[in-house]
Amino acid sequence: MHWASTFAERIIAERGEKKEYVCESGVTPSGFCHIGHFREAITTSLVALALKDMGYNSRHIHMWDDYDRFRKVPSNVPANYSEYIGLPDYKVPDPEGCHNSFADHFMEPFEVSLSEAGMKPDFLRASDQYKNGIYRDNIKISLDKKEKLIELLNSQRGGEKIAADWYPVSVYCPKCGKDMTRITSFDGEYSLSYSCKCGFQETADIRKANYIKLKWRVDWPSRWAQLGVDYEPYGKDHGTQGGSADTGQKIIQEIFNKPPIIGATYEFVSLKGASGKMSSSKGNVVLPSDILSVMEPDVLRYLFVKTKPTKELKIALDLDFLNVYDEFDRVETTYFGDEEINKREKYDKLYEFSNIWGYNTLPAQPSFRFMAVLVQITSDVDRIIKILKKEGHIKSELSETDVERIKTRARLAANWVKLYAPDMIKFELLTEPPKIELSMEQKEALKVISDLIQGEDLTDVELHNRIYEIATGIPIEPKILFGAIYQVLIGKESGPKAAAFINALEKDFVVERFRSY
RNA sequence: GGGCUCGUAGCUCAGUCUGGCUAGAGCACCGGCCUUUUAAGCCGGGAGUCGGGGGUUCAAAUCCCCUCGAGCCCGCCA
Repeated sequence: MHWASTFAERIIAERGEKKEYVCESGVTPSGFCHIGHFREAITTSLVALALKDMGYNSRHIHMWDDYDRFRKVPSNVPANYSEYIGLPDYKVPDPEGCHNSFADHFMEPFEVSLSEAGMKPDFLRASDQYKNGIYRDNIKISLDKKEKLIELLNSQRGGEKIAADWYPVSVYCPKCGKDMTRITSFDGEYSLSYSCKCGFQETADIRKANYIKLKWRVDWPSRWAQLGVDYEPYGKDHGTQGGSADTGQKIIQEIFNKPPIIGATYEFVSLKGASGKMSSSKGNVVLPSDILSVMEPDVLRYLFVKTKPTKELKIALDLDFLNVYDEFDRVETTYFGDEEINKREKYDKLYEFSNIWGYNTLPAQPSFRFMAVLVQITSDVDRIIKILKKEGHIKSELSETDVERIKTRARLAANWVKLYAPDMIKFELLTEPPKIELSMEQKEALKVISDLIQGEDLTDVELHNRIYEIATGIPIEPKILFGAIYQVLIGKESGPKAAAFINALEKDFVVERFRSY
């Protein structure tokens, strides 16, 4: 059974039958939302999908923690932003001025990527929720049970204990907007007194003040309780024992009197070859949009669908990238093919959970590997399609979706070659014959090949075989002959599989080039 | 110090929850396919003490205990 379905079963079993199950993901938009945050969202989305797959209603909510305080200035932001420290993220201005706020600046591109990857969660903002007073009751409860909270949190804490004058809430000063406030007393009813560094002080009525926020450890379970969250995954930094997920589960039960949620720890995501945790300050963040610029969204989904959350996921952008694509195509073929039942069942959810286009027949599968060659020959999609047909990669009748996919892959392959392909597979067709000296045998062989291809159309295999025959006839070492072919075409000692490569090129161009020596 | 995850073929991993036929896949490798496939061929093949030890069981990669190794997390960074 697929891991997402296993979670779905557990949710139903432990939380009971419900009209609708709520699966939550959440991110603090205090910097770029990277591919690790993407895992948070897609892990949630897939479990919600698995619930639907089993015939239940589910909702994926994504919480933007834009009410968290602006804690430190990220490295890519002007240093004078230190003046905003203490404000909630949604009130900090966008350093580039293109969005309403600092938070929006990072939220918007992430939402776009989620959408491209087939996810449409309900996006909620913590700032809105607090402003609307959704957590007012929980604030009251938390203040009333302050001693119990301190006791509970202290029992989980190794080092320094929480002091008795601790409060489970912080106050964003209504005058300066920052949380540089110190709570001085709570009367046990509704009056909370505090003073701010800016000089402002008051006794606020917690039934009316909409600038009081629960502290993180309490905020999280409060939200679970309030929104009826059934499931939420979290990164392993939160999942550690005594961590916020752990104390959250205790708090929701002992303070808010609700059952624990189904939690799940997931491993980190990184680029193959990279090490360490991603962080914007280290400058090693990989954004979902980075991956989506070279990989189709269903293939990206496939990576997360097939990798259990507890497994570290290393995304390869080097040559292994091509293998992932091949693998995806195989899974797709198997899904639509008449393979033996067993194998199909195994692959079914893998593909179903990845496929966001709703394909119901096998779409065209232009090999990404070959596309990486073609896009270096031409940027003309029609010509690429012509070559793909001629080379037998795709059938002659194409649907609109087939053409769309080919266009997409061509665009992505071009990006991949430009951004990530190793030098070995990069080449450039030489517009003029390079000034090089070839041996008599090489010249002769090129001439014979040019005569051959001018005379008739050969398949890759035929041409390939003939090249070897020619080499034997001259005679010339195949290796030396291939060297000549690549040298005169792309100025390198090696290149794409010769026969398919030659067949993909304009015939006249090749003939003329081979004869110019 | 506390905790989590992982350790299965050369490499990347399935399989472990619900113990059961000769432990699988992809890649790599080797061999053959017309003396021949540089970055899309085809067919076949070898290969694993399932980290180690002990226990439970008719039966263990799978469950329990111990142990070794690797990686990672630990007061609002997924």
